[in-house]
Amino acid sequence: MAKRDEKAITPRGEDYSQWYQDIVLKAELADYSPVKGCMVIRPTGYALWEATQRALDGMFKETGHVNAYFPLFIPMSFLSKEAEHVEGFAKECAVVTHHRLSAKEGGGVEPSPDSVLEEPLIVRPTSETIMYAMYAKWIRSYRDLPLLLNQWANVVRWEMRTRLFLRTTEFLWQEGHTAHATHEESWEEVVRILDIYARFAQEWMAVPVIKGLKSESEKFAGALQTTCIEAMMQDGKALQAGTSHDLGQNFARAFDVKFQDEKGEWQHCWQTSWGVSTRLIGALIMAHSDDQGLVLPPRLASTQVVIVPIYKDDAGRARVLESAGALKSRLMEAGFGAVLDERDTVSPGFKFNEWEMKGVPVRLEIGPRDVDQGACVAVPRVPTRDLREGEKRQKETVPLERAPEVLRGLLDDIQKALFARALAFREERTWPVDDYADFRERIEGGGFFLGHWCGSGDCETRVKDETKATLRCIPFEAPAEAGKCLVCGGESPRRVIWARAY
RNA sequence: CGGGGCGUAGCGCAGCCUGGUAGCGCACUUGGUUCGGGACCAAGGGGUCGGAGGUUCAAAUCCUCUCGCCCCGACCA
Repeated sequence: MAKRDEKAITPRGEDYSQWYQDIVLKAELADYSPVKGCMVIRPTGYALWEATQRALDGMFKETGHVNAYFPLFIPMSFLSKEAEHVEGFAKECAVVTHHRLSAKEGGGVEPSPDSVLEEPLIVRPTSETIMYAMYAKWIRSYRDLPLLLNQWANVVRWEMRTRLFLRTTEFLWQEGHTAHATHEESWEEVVRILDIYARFAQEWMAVPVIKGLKSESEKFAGALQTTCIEAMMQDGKALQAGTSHDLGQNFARAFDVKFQDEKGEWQHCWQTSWGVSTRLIGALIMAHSDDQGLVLPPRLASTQVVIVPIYKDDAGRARVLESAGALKSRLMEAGFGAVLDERDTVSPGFKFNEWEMKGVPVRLEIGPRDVDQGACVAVPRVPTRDLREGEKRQKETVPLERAPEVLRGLLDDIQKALFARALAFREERTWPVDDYADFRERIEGGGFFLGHWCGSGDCETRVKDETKATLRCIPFEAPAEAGKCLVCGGESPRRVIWARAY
């Protein structure tokens, strides 16, 4: 039987990058666009983002946040009001300098020379500046606090090298920006949001993450401190999946965001900002997918189950489709995202492979034999238990009337199995390391390395230069443990995570 | 911006070294047999060989220039 594609795809092999792109393109999640560095998100990919939005938005609202929207364009001068901020973003800003085109000699158009903007506008790389300019107007009293806003938007960062979903010139994200009366309160917010991100990653995406603090060199430009969640991809590299920043009073001072407290004294607000982006979709793909294609966690899959009818002739087709249609209705009424693949132009085998490639968590096969006994055959995209001897795929015959409850259980099992598998994968590739030479050798194979660190930027830089690994985070949940810095031998209070990253 | 690779049918590629007027697989169309893991047989349709210039009787093939894409690196809340 001829395979559709000769080229093998290997999640953990040398062609990991190619494998990843193959999945994105073949599962029709996204495509390259005419604009270099930007991607087109296709309906199947966008559905994942919508599911992400729904889930996160629910959690934000539960904790008192509301959505708003601020302009795409930011006056150039705004960016430079906070010194570290401008330094961090100046190198990757798209700048709008004209507001009109005019016909060019010899055809075509060009920016009209007489339409130069008085002040150039930058396309937002993030919205701290434009939002806080408004916060300064809106906040007057401690009674106006806390201000808890979130915005779903696109941002542009002119990165030198891009990769579908993981780092694109334009990307979609959510950015929350809050203002508080005290540092205690704002820090609580930072942690509250980081917890939401971790919960979403683990409970919805089934991607285990480590919560921690960024080092001085890795923190957000303009923040006091940056917290993050870090995940491990199937090539052993780390991916920062979300950040939550303690901005202190840095931006409040730069933008004059002040309030009068109960005693009538003017104080600068304590602020936070936090965000996750479409990069999460990349994380999802890289964490779970396999050589068969995309693997989606049931909680995020818009199509949770596909019904594939099997028949030999027109009479059989009518009979099977009747049962299959009733089954689909029953499942949809029970709240599942169900699709019935009625196509008569491709074989069942073709459908099996195609839906597996698209990552649909469960397939239900229904053929004449099943109709006779009022049943169907359930096949999960990934096994939820160890396969028996000689068993290629986990299959289970299910009476039609029990299909919803069996499906419910199967989807739950898949969700759990994916998380367990990803967690085991990470734990198998996480090691304590105390010898720098040993570390330099083993980092080549990927993985997380727990090493002591004295806290100096010099040691951090040296590791980066010599191993291409970076300090991913100082984990919150790591036990205090005195030791010697991996690099310089200086005093260290706890182990931190070193890894190569995306 | 450096290093490497690639532009030939909708997709994936061969042909180039050694010039002779374009081919394979998939997809597509038609007919038939199939259909519980990517079906088979037969007959078809489809190409400015990325672009420009040069060499030559003759260029996908050789030379020069150019445009674009991908990978690695530099860069990256």
